[in-house]
Amino acid sequence: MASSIHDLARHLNISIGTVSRALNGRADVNADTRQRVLDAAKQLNYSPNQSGRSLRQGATHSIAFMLQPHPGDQQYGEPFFIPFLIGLQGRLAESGLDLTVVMGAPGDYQQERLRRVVETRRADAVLLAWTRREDERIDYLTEVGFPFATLGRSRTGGKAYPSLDLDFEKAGADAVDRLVARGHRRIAAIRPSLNLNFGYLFLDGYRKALKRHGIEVDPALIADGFINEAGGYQVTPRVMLTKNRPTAIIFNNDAMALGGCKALAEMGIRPGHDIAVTVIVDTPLCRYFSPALTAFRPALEPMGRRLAEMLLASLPAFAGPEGPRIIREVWPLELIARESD
Amino acid sequence: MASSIHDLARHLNISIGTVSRALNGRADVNADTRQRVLDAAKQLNYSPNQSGRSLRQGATHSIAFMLQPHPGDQQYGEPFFIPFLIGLQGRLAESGLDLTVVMGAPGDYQQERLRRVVETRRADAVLLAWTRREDERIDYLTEVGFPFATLGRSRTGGKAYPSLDLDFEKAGADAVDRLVARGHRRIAAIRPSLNLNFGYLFLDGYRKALKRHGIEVDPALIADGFINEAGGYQVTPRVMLTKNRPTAIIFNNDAMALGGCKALAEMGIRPGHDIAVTVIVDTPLCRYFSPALTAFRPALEPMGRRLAEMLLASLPAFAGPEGPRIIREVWPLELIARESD
DNA sequence: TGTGTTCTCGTAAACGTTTACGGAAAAACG
DNA sequence: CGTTTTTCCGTAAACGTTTACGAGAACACA
Repeated sequence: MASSIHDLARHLNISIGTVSRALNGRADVNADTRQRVLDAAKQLNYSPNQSGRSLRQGATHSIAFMLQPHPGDQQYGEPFFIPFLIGLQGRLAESGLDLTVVMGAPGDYQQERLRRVVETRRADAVLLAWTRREDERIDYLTEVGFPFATLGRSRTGGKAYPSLDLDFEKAGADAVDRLVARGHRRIAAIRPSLNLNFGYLFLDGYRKALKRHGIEVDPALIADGFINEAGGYQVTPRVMLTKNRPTAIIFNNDAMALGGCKALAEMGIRPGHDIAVTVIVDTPLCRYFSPALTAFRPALEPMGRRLAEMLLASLPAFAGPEGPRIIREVWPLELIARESD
Repeated sequence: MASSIHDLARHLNISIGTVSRALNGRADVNADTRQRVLDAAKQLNYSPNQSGRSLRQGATHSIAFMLQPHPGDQQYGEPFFIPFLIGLQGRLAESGLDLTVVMGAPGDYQQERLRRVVETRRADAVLLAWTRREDERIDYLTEVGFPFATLGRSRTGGKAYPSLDLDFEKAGADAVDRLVARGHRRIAAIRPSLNLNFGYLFLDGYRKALKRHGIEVDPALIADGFINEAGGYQVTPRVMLTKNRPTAIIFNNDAMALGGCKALAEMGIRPGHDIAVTVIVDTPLCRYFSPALTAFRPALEPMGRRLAEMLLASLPAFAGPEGPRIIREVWPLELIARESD
């Protein structure tokens, strides 16, 4: 069934060494011989056994993507990641790499899973999704010298590693700018309570923009909540019950925004009429919600492609002739104006 | 860094054979020796090299999940699959298996991808998502004798294979029953045009239920469209412009329903008031749409777990002592009544 | 004591590759 | 024609496991 390099060698009456060299495009093999090997390979339907290659080369030809579902996410489904995965897997496949997805149980920090992946050498590199401000996974990986890249930046790690992030700071500032231009002065900000780094970036942008407009930052208008619908539902009333009600809310997460809107509806407050609502990361949910939520949209599929590319560029085995490079990029979010502000 | 079985052997002054047997729990090793090996393994932080095991055993310890993004799906994101993946990966991990996801480019039938996975022996088995009525992937896999299981049934394949499907037929019938009970007689059905099997099952249920109620099946009320929002948008007017307008539409897909509702809105027809709308597979989008769409909900995460389990049960290496079994299951969809009907 | 059985372990081959090394043949050069 | 270089290929080791086989030691039994 599966023909090996030995079958080819026997069939052509040459040695397996020559077959291997021919297949791998090495210089020291006669052009004619190479062609015969290639033909035979096609004819016998040969394709190399991955385990054999991996063992010999000490490389698994696969990349592990550590996806961390947020708690309570079963029903919600992280619409973020499928387009991202499409880009990621597509680019990796072009370089002959598999994509292994590893999902921690919702809630745990997947440090244990990560160790297992690294120690059993199940992947040549890992990709971390949504870094935290201080991220022990990054510490661990740099410590053991395992190659990785991250979706999102982090304060952790003296050593450089490739990372692709969204410009949450600018999005936060843009959101404020837009609301101020529309006459708002009391603007609330709601973000996830886990120490996800993008929450901090968002808040930085929010604060800076307010100051730039000469508006004092009111701590009562800033709230953290669980990063899901229940979190938004729970925390939104807190900012609404301050003595000076905000006239606008910026949510740092779509699920929280949906929960927040539910809370607003129960208070008889209508987004788009009585209050302006802006969401920092757009998902299809924002578009179909009523009123449709104004949101900042990432280019998910290209991001997946690009992060794969950046990771590859950092690996000696895949880097170009100039050698491995550490690339870090921050991508813009595009404002999609809809009805909620 | 990575300690091998040789390191353990040298450290304990025994042979690698004994170490391996001790680690793998074989009977022919002294209890005391085994304990010493286990201790040393922990102390030296040993974990077996996967490539080595794979090569020797002819098994990769990983399962490939073939996910087929529908065309035009970049923005939409298949919210279906993340919870499903959580269940799937969770169960596989419990048996020490990796999950490799392979996504074809949207639109292609991924036959080529599948061949590659099989021929390079990159996985011990594959999981097919959303079978078609006649599915060449199933033909291929049975022909080459490669283990697999499917999400969804198919007419293809004399040989048995594990499959987990949703009861689209019953859901279609239930949807009709409910609408008839509410006074509807002219009920349209809109389903995807690809020969996805669930589209046929749905239509079977729809037809049978209509007949049971003594309602003639009107072909003008049945339409196929592209399985995305644009498809629903495009095809919905077709059923609405028949001389006897339907008073209800059942959509076989959430994205098509959303596109359909857009078309309805442009015609001034309001779901929940002027027309009843039911969706067969619920996603978060249905819940947040306005009006919230009545839909039939699957138990995604348990489905993922269960399908993993069924696949494992069919593999000799993982089946219980009674030997491998082929399990086929059809799971119910739960009606979530909302505002649109 | 002799024979057979059971326990325990070491030896070595095998899985399918890649690659360092060396050597024979061919080509180039004087 | 002799010497050097180049071209091409075979040999064999190595990657880290698992496992069939056999052998020595301990034990049981008559």
